[in-house]
Amino acid sequence: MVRVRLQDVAARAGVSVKTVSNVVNGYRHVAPDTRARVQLVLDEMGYRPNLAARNLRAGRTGVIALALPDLDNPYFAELTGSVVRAAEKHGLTVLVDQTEGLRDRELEVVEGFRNHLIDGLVMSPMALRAKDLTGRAAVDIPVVLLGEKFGAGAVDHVAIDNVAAAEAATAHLVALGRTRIAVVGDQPGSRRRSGVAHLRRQGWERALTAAGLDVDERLVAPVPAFDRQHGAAAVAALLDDGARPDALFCFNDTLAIGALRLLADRGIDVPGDVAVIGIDDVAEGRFAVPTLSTVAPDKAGIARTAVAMLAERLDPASEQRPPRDVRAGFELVARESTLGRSASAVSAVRAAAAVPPPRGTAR
Amino acid sequence: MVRVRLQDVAARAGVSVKTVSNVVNGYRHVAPDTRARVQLVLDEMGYRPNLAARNLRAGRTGVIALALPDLDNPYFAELTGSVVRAAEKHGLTVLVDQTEGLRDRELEVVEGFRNHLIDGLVMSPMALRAKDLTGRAAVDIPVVLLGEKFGAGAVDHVAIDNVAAAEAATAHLVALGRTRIAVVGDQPGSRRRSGVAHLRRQGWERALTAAGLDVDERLVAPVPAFDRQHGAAAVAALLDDGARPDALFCFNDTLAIGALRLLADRGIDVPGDVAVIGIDDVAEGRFAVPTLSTVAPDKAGIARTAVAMLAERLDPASEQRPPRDVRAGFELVARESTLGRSASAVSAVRAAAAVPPPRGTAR
DNA sequence: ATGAAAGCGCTAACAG
DNA sequence: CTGTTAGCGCTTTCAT
Repeated sequence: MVRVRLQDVAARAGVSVKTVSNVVNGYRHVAPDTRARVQLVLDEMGYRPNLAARNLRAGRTGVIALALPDLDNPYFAELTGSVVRAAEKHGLTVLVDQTEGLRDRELEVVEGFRNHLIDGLVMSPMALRAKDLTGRAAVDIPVVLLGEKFGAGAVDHVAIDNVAAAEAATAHLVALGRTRIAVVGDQPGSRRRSGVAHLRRQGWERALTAAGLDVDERLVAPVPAFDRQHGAAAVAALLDDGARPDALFCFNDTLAIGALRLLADRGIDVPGDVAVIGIDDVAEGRFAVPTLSTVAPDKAGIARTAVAMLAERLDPASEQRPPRDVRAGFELVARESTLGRSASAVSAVRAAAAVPPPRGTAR
Repeated sequence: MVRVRLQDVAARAGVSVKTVSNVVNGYRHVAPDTRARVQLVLDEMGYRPNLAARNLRAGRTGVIALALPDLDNPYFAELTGSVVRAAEKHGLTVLVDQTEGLRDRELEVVEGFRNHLIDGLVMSPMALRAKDLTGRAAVDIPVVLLGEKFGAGAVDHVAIDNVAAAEAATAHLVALGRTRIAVVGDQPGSRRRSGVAHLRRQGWERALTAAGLDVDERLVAPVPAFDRQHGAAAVAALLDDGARPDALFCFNDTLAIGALRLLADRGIDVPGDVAVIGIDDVAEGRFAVPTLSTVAPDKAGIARTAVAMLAERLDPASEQRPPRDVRAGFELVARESTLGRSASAVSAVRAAAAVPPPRGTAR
């Protein structure tokens, strides 16, 4: 409970503050015996550096923020776990901000209300616009964007190729002979070209077109949010409207889980009557009944890359390069919800190459 | 961007640093016109306080740490979301530490390696021992323990009554006429009396005894960890050993999800052949097929209480009371995995009252 | 190899 | 009502 300062240790050890500091920080030029003596006192007194002071001095805190909509979404929860692990390897700690996908809260984060408390920001934006990142109040720390992208190359960005991922998912359904492939998760309200929903829809259309299938608007189920509840509701609405899909491409796994649940309620066989596929490869899908086919983004890779890019920008020694746009890898994982019980073995059908993370990692 | 200090603003506004500080902090005694003028300059220059400096000065940071095993576990992910939300209301930010349930990492956290960077700690321990909290290197900031408890009343503690919750789950199965009720999640290796697994097993035994049923060791499935994978594996082992349970009480929902998956693989009907119940009420269970019966702890309440207790100890104005032991509420939620399709409506069968935060040590 | 002193940006005395 | 000053605990010149 007692606070022990460098000064206190110095007094007791009969040396100067500087020497103690040197020992604490493992500086070279300290006489072995001095070092030993100081270390002893250090241990005896249970010295702990005051990070606030150290930060003030150093101008950096060793803390980065991770801003995302919601930890209740398993994809973000899993991603957070990966980011925390990756950050740790760079000697960084992660502070979590939940924005609920609200523009105001995302703005708050970007405008740096955590000023000088964090060195950098990893953010998964939902409602932000390009101009928000360039306003005068905008953030003065390095930022890495996850998922959505906007403002052509203003800041670093890591994501899978959403169009390609959606195309792969749809093509998988096509390959299984499905012809009335509905999408669950459209968000017509968001006009932004870069919005995840928009991109995934684009991939769907592309795959249909490539297969010579029509893009039928009646097979498009919009949702207000990417969660289980709205996945179920959207599919219910789709069916109630008389659509007769033989497959559902859900824009993420959580929507797909909701879809599976609703189909079970209605006694519709998966994949017999309707095949289902999602995107994200959350652990939940691997244990769902039936197990969920999905497009698996390289979450750990995304996290590692994002943190490494941030760490590089935090390193004053590294020259500042222009913002990068890194494409993470993904692979199609076909499970029971498209292949049926017979092929319950996980089968990796396709992989996309990832742009490797930037050079250099920390200690 | 440019760093703007109080000093810079003061110079430009033609006032002293103190006055600017007063304006920033909304002090009363500032002449309206002075305030207006300073505010203008503040906005013009885009001043942002340096929190590191403020923290050094104030001796507190407004950041608390949440240490838990793993965000991949949906229970902890959901809990984290609640803690972040609760903390926000107290003006606190949350920094996440993943301990992986490892004693070394838990120790590190408790020994305050984040010294002076966090004001308090909320921790869900797995491997810590009582003495770890009292060692000389131990933490010098307020701590609130979640879930497991040890070291009789050394620090604040919030949890449901694990024995009662397990008893309620088991009693529910008994009430449905099940007689060969297995448990999934025993951890015989952990001898600690307070371990969650130990307590839940105790509740199971108590309910069996109350119902006049035997405690059959062959119906006890141990697991190395509380996740889906080990839930499935444990049930597989149980069945392969020739046990013939007609119900499974899983020590948490994640184990139960794994169990459901394995039962589906083996073509065993739930709840026809085997009823299944868990504890935690994770969102995943509400959409599982079949939906998972569970004991729902008041997660939001736990988070709010934990943060409130921490906030109180952080407030220098509040007198220090002895460590409290708060019991959070829970309720049994019966769904399809015990009631079958017919009763798919969620039915709250029982609720336990939460001991409110006030003073007075619970037992 | 070690010490003395300055100062990171802020707020809390204490003056005026 | 506003200005001056003294640190919070640490690292870092600059001396020695």
